[in-house]
Amino acid sequence: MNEEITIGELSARSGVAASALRYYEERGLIRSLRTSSGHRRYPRHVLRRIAFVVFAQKVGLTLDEIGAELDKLPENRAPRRDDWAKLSRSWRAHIDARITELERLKEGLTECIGCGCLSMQRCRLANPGDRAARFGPGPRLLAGKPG
Amino acid sequence: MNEEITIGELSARSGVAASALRYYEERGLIRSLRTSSGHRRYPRHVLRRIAFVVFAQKVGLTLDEIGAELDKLPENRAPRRDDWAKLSRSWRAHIDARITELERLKEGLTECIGCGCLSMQRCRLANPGDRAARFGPGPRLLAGKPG
DNA sequence: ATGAAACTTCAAGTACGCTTGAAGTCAAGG
DNA sequence: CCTTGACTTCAAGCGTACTTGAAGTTTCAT
Repeated sequence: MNEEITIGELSARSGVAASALRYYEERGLIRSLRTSSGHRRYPRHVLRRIAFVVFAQKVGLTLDEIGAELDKLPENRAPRRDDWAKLSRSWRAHIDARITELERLKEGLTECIGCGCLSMQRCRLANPGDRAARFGPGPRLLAGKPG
Repeated sequence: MNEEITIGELSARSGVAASALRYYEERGLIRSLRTSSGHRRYPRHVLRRIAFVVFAQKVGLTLDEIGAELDKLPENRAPRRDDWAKLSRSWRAHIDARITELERLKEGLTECIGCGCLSMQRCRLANPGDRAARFGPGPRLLAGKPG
């Protein structure tokens, strides 16, 4: 059994396209060893790292945010279960915040439709926090951001 | 009191940039009348339409989806409260679905961290639905999509 | 030894939801 | 009348998260 796997194998096992894996590496989310000829070789434990990335994306984190989280893992040794557990706690807060926001939207939706106030400014729901108002260009957040 | 307002005024009242309003018009989400010289004039009730767009975006709908919703409004008369109410019911389902998904993620997160199975394939949470797996290029959904 | 499959880098393309800038027109106050 | 600000169109740019393609190299099975 090989200790290290190729990018093709990693892609197959993770379900993440090889091009995406290269992109993650470029972004600093994962690292690879290289053979003498320049081909990437991955230690198996990067699978967990990738799993983390995939999960965290579903939760709504950007790759930058995910990178910041991953940077909290210990550098000098393989991350253990409790290392991952520590990371995961922060997304729970993220998930909870997002759920709360959605519930607020839902509730307010009912309220506003009920009172007929579905108009800007007047309605306390149209703006508060204004999470979708980002800085500069680019697509607005689909999911909103935690404060 | 003017019955119709300029794009600048609409922008100020809605909090949405004029460039975005033009973009919405280009995308067919709103319409404008024109003065003889070509300047846009908006009937006041477009404010509601814009409010709807802003809300729906926060909920996680794309502009295309929002457009599809808006197309359900009656063409020949000004939309009434119950028209809006009808539309809003569909997002409630959307919101609920999204909340459910987040809760599933949260629950599974705990579970997976607990059992140490945070790895692809093995874990029933890594893939199910695979909502983030879109077709073709472009950014993946931050929020996931309803079925 | 050879041909296919897998790998490499680098540049450019893609979808979304806009913004920004150029170049020009229109409206309103002094 | 003239300037200032608001408006017009059109093209290009931006940030995110990648994919695709070109052009070349390496690995591997036959």
